Amino acid sequence: MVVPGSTRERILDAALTAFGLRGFDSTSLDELAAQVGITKQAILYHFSSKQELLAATIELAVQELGGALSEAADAEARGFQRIEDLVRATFSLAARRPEVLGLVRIVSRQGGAASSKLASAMGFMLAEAVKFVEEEMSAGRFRRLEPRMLLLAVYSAVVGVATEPEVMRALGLEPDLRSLVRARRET
Amino acid sequence: MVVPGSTRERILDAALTAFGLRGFDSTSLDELAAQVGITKQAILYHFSSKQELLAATIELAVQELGGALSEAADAEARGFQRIEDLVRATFSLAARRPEVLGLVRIVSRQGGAASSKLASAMGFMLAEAVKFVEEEMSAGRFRRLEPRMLLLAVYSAVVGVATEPEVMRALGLEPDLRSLVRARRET
DNA sequence: CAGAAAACTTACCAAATGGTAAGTCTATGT
DNA sequence: ACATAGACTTACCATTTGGTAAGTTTTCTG
Repeated sequence: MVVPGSTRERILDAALTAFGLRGFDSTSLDELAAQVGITKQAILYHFSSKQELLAATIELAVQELGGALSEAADAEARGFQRIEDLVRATFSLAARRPEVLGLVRIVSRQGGAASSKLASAMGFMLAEAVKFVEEEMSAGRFRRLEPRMLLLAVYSAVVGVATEPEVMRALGLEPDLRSLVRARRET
Repeated sequence: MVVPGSTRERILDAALTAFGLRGFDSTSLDELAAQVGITKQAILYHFSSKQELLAATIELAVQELGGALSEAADAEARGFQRIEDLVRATFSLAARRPEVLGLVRIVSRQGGAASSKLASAMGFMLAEAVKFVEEEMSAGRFRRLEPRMLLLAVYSAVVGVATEPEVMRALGLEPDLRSLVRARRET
């Protein structure tokens, strides 16, 4: 995929992919720079440190995730259909850009300042989702479970499916878009 | 937790924890050595390279995982109860030693030689699980789904719940043993 | 007890990494 | 035409990293 945009955008894009798929510590600035076709110092010109690059990358990922979800959320669908839409949107994003969810996972494990930033950024989304699931449960449309635990399980399953191609291969599955869509159907 | 055993065992134990919770690249040999109370070169005396230490650590993790699962597997329980037992065993391990499943995840993402070793080590377990789930489906005890996809989702959910305390905290949950057990019940 | 092997430690080292300083090139506004 | 600022690059640098070489202490064994 050729990314024409500005240098800053290309750096962010490469960083999102690398951080999301390979990890933060495992990605060096030199490596990243070579991928974009510039020098490491050019990166440090746009972002004063690696940590700040991570912060900006997180912001981008949150934007993309939020965008993908809100697109599906503001439909006037109700009840089960709406959850279906949300799950579909998540899987779609996971299939097209697994690095976005991968970054979320990596950062959430890393802890620290970056993590809390992401946590607060996703906070309202999560809170809304929890509220929604609770409503659906009181309405009797779902079994009565601990809603947050349910969400956590769903989140883990989606992110896991999206970010573990090796495991899929070990299971004898091809980690392509079609099987992901099929998996979504079966959820 | 004080680990008296031999130096080699203490190194392996510390490596399993560090690799599983913080990642392979993010853990330096010096750091590891300081934790054990020896020098980095003592580690390199027992394990000729960091990669080999990882390999040995993986072996240990596979042993622990296999042990925990086979304990629950050779019960004469049938059908749903047996799956229940397996899931319970996995969650129990996840609660007591999250680093074991964390290592599995980390390695499976890392790919390469270490990954394929783990994959083949877990291969028979996975194959058996797939076969079992298929049987249960033909017997009509489960809904008819793609069995491997179901397994992947379950695996992801379990590993995810086990290895993402930050996310749990973001959801306002305490990542302790009790809530994990509760989560298991609700699955 | 001698001595050899095992289990380390102290000294290094080359490469990689994040980051700084200073220079170059190019566009742009005056 | 020219200074100024933006967008870089070339040169360095200190620290960290995995790893080697050579010594030192401990433990086992004949």
